[in-house]
Amino acid sequence: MIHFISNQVSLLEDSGYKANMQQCFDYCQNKKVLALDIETTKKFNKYQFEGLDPYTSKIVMLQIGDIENQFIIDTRDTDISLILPILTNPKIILVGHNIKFEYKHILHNYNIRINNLYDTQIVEQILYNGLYLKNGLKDLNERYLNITVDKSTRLEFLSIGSTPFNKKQINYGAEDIIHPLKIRKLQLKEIETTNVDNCVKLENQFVEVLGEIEYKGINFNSDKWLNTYNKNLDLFIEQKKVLDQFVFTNYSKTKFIETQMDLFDTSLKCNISWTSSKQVIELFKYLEICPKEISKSTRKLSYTVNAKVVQSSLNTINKDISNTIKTFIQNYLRFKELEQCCTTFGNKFLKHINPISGRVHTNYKQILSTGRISSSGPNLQNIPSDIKFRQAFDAPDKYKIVNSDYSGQENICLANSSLDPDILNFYYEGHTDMHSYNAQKIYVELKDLTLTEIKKQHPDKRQIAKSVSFALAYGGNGYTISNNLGISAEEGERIYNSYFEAFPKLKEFFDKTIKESMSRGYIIIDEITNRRYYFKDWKLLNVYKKKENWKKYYTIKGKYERACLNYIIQGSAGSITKLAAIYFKNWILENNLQESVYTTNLVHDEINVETLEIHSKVVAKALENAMQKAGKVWCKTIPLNAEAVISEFWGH
DNA sequence: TTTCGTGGCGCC
DNA sequence: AAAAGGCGCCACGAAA
Repeated sequence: MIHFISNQVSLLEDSGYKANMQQCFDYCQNKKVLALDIETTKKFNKYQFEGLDPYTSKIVMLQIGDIENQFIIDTRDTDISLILPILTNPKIILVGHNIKFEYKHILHNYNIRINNLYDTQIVEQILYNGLYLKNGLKDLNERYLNITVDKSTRLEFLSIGSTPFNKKQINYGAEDIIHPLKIRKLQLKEIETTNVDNCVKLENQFVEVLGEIEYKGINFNSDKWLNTYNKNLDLFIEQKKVLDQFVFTNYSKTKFIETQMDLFDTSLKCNISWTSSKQVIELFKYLEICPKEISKSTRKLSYTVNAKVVQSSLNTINKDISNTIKTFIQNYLRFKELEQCCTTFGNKFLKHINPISGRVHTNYKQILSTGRISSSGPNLQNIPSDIKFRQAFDAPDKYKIVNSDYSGQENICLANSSLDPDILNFYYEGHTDMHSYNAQKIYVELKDLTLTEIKKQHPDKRQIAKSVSFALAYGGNGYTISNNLGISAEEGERIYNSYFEAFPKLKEFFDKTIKESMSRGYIIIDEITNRRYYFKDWKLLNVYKKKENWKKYYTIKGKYERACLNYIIQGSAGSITKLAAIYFKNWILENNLQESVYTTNLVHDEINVETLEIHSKVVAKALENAMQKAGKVWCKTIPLNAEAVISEFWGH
């Protein structure tokens, strides 16, 4: 039954029952599970963010209730403070679809933090990870409840202003309470049968963490950022001139130069757009220097201007090319570097500064296929690690940045899950240089050297070991090694074999993981959360096998086998960081520091925090504790450590 | 004019 | 028979 709470009187008779906040409170206060939803509208009509961003939007409707009774509150004319204790009551589960949205808006408007959340969208992503099913509320309504809902009503709220709600809008509001609750009941059964209860708990708690980070945002110093940009831009423009000049001087009679036929100007101009890889390839072909690479999408060998490939071709194949061309290639590589500094990390980045908060608010995607998170609008997980960019994320007045990352997170995870004695031994002996250790295993001649000696005397072999262990952890083989390092297939194979001869239990663990996952049809990413990744085309594998379509069969099989290894490594690491962020958030709340300590960014194995300077030492300690405590849940043999650094800006 | 796929590259 | 994992954003250029 719908209960409409508003000062509007005309709609009361036919759209539900008149109710007031006291009745809403009385009904909701003793419930164990309630659903919560809000509708928002533009607040200012002049900012790009308006409608969804909490700072530039306002809540027009708040819906709360259960399957039997739904209270639809017109927040434009009704004070909801009476029910705020219900929203923060830790004994009441609040259900919503993408409830991070409600978290942010309610924090902004009522300065309270909803908790004990259950997000039907997040749970759906856990239950069907890898199957790429759509997970909007509309899609779940169809899948679980077999009903079609017209979601166009939602858009009406964005520009509703002060117009009274109509019957359709009120019904829509009520449905968004009823449906998630019904879906949850069905999801709970699936959670039980697939044994992912821990994963669901972790992710539902993590919703609050992301809501908090996204809402608070990160401090951003646009002066510092623009200073870097302007320097880069000057260099970029200069570099373009250098490239033009090269063509102009050496290839004036080619198609790369055209005559400019202005009224007053008949000069010659280089017509290559240097930012176009296609056009640069044309020039490279003409110069007979264009390297090739197997395209990731078409899997065919094609021309490329990929910096690494161009660089290595410069070093190896074309020993006979002239110095002029070599210099040109160096200049081109420098140009590309500067290009990205001026585009992706250039002045346009400032559009992400929120007009109200003055800070940068990213959006996280909470569950990727591995269990990691991603960041967008802007992506705060791929800011160049160079200090000249990261210094722009600095501490506000009276604040400090506390930055902590796990040391060797993925390696430690792998050590703990494989329990390979030689890897364990590395840690037991207190070593830290895994690459030198691996080099020793690969090259018999390094047997009697210490790790320090290897690092100093054989940096080349250490570098190879680094690239080898990286490749193998992601499912590469001898072929991969030979391909990457430009060495013979035999040598690649030899390195592959000696690596796994050195770590036989690791090989056993890899083989077992692949075998079990491939026979089940899904990966169990870790034993703590039991997070699953389903192979979407698993059944197709048998079809291709029967048809003897070996190309497709091995392509898919290989992809899945590599995922088996990579996902368990990335995924358990991802979950650890999530739990650490939850612990740290809880610490902030327990100490009532939410107004002076903010988590500002998560970058896979790293947690960034802004804190009032007076708290910085205790915050650094608490952050380390949270991260180490989370590490212990997964890493029971070799501990996973984190070290916090206090500084003026990100990256000290 | 907008949309979309691709190549390329930043991060872990 | 393929051949290192996970992301998001930029510019380009073809298609719509």
